[in-house]
Amino acid sequence: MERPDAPPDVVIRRLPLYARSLRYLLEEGVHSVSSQELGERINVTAAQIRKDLSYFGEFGKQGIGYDVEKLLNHIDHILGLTHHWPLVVVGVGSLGQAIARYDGFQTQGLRIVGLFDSDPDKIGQMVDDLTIMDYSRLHAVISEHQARLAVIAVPATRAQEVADMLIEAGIRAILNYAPIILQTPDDVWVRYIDPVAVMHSLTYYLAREQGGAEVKRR
Amino acid sequence: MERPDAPPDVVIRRLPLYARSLRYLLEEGVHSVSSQELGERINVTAAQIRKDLSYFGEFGKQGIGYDVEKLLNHIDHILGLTHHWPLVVVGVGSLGQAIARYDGFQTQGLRIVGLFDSDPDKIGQMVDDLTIMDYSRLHAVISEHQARLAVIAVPATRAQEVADMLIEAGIRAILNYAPIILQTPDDVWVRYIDPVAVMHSLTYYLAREQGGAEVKRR
DNA sequence: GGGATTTTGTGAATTATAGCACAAGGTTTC
DNA sequence: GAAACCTTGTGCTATAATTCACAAAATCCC
Ligand SMILES: NC(=O)c1ccc[n+]([C@@H]2O[C@H](COP(=O)([O-])OP(=O)(O)OC[C@H]3O[C@@H](n4cnc5c(N)ncnc54)[C@H](O)[C@@H]3O)[C@@H](O)[C@H]2O)c1
Ligand SMILES: NC(=O)c1ccc[n+]([C@@H]2O[C@H](COP(=O)([O-])OP(=O)(O)OC[C@H]3O[C@@H](n4cnc5c(N)ncnc54)[C@H](O)[C@@H]3O)[C@@H](O)[C@H]2O)c1
Repeated sequence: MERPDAPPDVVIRRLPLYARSLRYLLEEGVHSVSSQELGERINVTAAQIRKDLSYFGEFGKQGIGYDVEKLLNHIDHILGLTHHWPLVVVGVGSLGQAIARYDGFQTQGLRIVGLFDSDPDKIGQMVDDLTIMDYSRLHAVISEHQARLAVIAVPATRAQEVADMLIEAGIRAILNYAPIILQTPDDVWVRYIDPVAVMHSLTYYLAREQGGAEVKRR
Repeated sequence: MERPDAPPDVVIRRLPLYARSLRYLLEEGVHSVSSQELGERINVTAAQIRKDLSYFGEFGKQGIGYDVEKLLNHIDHILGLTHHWPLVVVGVGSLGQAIARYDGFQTQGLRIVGLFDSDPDKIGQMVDDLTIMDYSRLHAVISEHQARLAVIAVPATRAQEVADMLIEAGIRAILNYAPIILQTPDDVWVRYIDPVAVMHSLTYYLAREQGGAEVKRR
């Protein structure tokens, strides 16, 4: 009775997009937006936005739309972005470095509290203001900062063992860049970023487009 | 009548995962695999794998399963991975460099034929064996190599104009790392990689897990 | 103040996706 | 060679996600 229906994961994955678009609108000095207008910016139907938001409450005004700042605050609350989330990055190769230097994390409610690598030559090096550390410090750093988020950016062959260690150390959600599916306990969340797989899904359509009439869907 | 049902995009997006898993199996020297076994490796149900493949033909043997190499070849054909696809990368900052250096593209049917940046200091620099080029060469390079794939790794504020230029130059599919939704013609495919949005969907669940019993879905 | 206009929130309808379950066909065992 | 076993491909069913469409506010305009 208390929670009639947990919002589906598809909805949760769209909320950050709404939030980001609202942030841009706020920067542009826009104070009010309709589901229609918001939808056009991010290629989502107005009905979908309204339905999604309705899982969490009523944030709009009929005839008017949504107050940009208020709606953004609501979504940030829903997503838990009222404070910064500590996270660790394992694997500081070229991708790990790009992630470490990326200010998009720091400015959006995420704070990297540890960089880890297994290469003795890398340990002790700095990336911006962070020192690359040895595994021996993993447990301590995660405990100290109460980190529950991690990014894996090691070679695919090492990703599973790294995941096991992270989970052992208290990590509960992982963003995995290594091109391999991780086996994890049910109470650990894993998401994947896999540009090659994305590219391969695109080559499918390009290969088919050569001559005929094509219809695009999503 | 000719094409009874175009395979849905969800299916197309799973095929590269099947292909990759089959590649790993091949490396491990495994010759035959059932939908059950394959599914366990990549957390997909056996029925789903069989259903997905059935859009394209019958590749298995009852009682046995699938010949790993044969199925891989079939999927590679379906995805158009029988030859290398030329692609250009625009924006060679820390992320663009990680992409340029990443051998995962080169070894998986993709070939970077051009790196472009607007920063005069960067133009002329080399990343591995590729030279960072000026926009003036964009059209020529895309035409010369018949590239139809592009990666955008410029700041969000520049991404739309870059996309417009790429499309103008003949690009038909874009992988966009910039955190902004692109407006493009209907015959251009766009996919997004957005680690911050992914992280924010994870903080949602972490924020909720604090004390209560939680149920995980997907 | 009232009629025209806008836009929300949401049940109901529709469409899309996933899973079940089983006949058919193949292998293994003895 | 026949019984036991395994696994595919798929029609059907079940579940999930999206879209429709409209009553209910809220505003605007004269
Ligand atoms: N570079 C990209 O654009 C890109 C894109 C998508 C995915 N990926 C994937 O991300 C991962 C990293 O890619 P990269 O290009 O940075 O590779 P890289 O080789 O440059 O870096 C890998 C790093 O991981 C470290 N490492 C290896 N084993 C480790 C272990 N057990 N524990 C901790 N650190 C370990 C290495 O010392 C190295 O610093 C790979 O799995 C790759 O497939 C890379
Ligand atoms: N670094 C990451 O891990 C990461 C992850 C996800 C997304 N992103 C996004 O990817 C993009 C690039 O990130 P980054 O960290 O490499 O940033 P960066 O600032 O290091 O690099 C951006 C590069 O784009 C170039 N550039 C700017 N305007 C351009 C234009 N009009 N045409 C061509 N080149 C142009 C700049 O000269 C620079 O070299 C950003 O949108 C960022 O939000 C980065």
